[in-house]
Amino acid sequence: METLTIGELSARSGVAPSALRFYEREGLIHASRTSGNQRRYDRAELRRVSFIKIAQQVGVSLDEIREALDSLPENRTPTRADWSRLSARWRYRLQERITVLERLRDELSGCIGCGCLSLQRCKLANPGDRLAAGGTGPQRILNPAAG
Amino acid sequence: METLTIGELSARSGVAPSALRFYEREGLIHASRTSGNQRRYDRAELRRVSFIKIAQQVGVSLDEIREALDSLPENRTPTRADWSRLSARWRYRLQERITVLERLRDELSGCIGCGCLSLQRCKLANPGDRLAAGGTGPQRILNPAAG
DNA sequence: CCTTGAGTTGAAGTGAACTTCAAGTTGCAG
DNA sequence: CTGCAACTTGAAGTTCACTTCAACTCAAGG
Repeated sequence: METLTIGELSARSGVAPSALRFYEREGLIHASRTSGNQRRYDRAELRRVSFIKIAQQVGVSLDEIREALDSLPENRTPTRADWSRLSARWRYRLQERITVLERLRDELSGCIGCGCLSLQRCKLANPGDRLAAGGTGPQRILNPAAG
Repeated sequence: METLTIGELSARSGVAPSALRFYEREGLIHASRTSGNQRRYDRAELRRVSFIKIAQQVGVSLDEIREALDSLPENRTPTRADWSRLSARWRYRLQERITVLERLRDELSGCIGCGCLSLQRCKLANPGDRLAAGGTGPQRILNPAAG
């Protein structure tokens, strides 16, 4: 049991076989073939699939995920250091996303809790109204850059 | 300027006019009409649109958002209390989502930082391996119920 | 009045992320 | 060696959340 069949990888990763084939077509994961043309996955592919699932949770597109995975070495199985490097980048994005949601939650307790929900007046529009320049919508909440 | 045109609502909410029409078709927002059949939005609709944007950030489908909005009174403009009640429910969902992402971030520092990334062994698979019963994938991370 | 930008419609198109289907092949347990 | 679950393929279908289009009407400033 050095390698996994598509069914096994599916069972262990929780990703449907059809999705795994799709990921392969899209260049996100790789498989070797048996003499009879069936896919066999190196155990290392499990990590790639895990990474894909995690990145999706953060709200990243498959295109971006592929880009990230492409930065892993092609000619050898990625090492701890490889994954570490990759995950550091994503930890940052994750934190960014968490910050947005926390801000959302806090405003939901305050601004929206008070009933205004416009998110433009109230606490959000601070005295100088600096955010108004940013244009439309609940800037500070939905756009991390407008902090 | 008691009411807003679709262009004005779009500018203030940051949602494209086509999206606003789409939301109306889907029953998420409402508009009255001028004698010439143009939409005019009550200012209160701005709150609905804000709510929609926020809920989408949390990863909620328009179907679910409609359900939530349907719980608002139909015959009168929602009060502070109405929005407060609604937002309390969503604050909870938001918190749930934040917790998932925080767990993800922490494991990304530990488990993935060490290079294993399988999320099944390592810290995640605790001694008793209680999670194994849950089946596939990084259960404790991706599924809030498996806490 | 006239122009022009903003608005109207239904239908069709888009892109992301898959799933389903049909028709056939492979791998392994008995 | 047989039977059957698991695998293969490309093409087409699905869902979500919109956007685009074409052909048209409306609203308001000069």
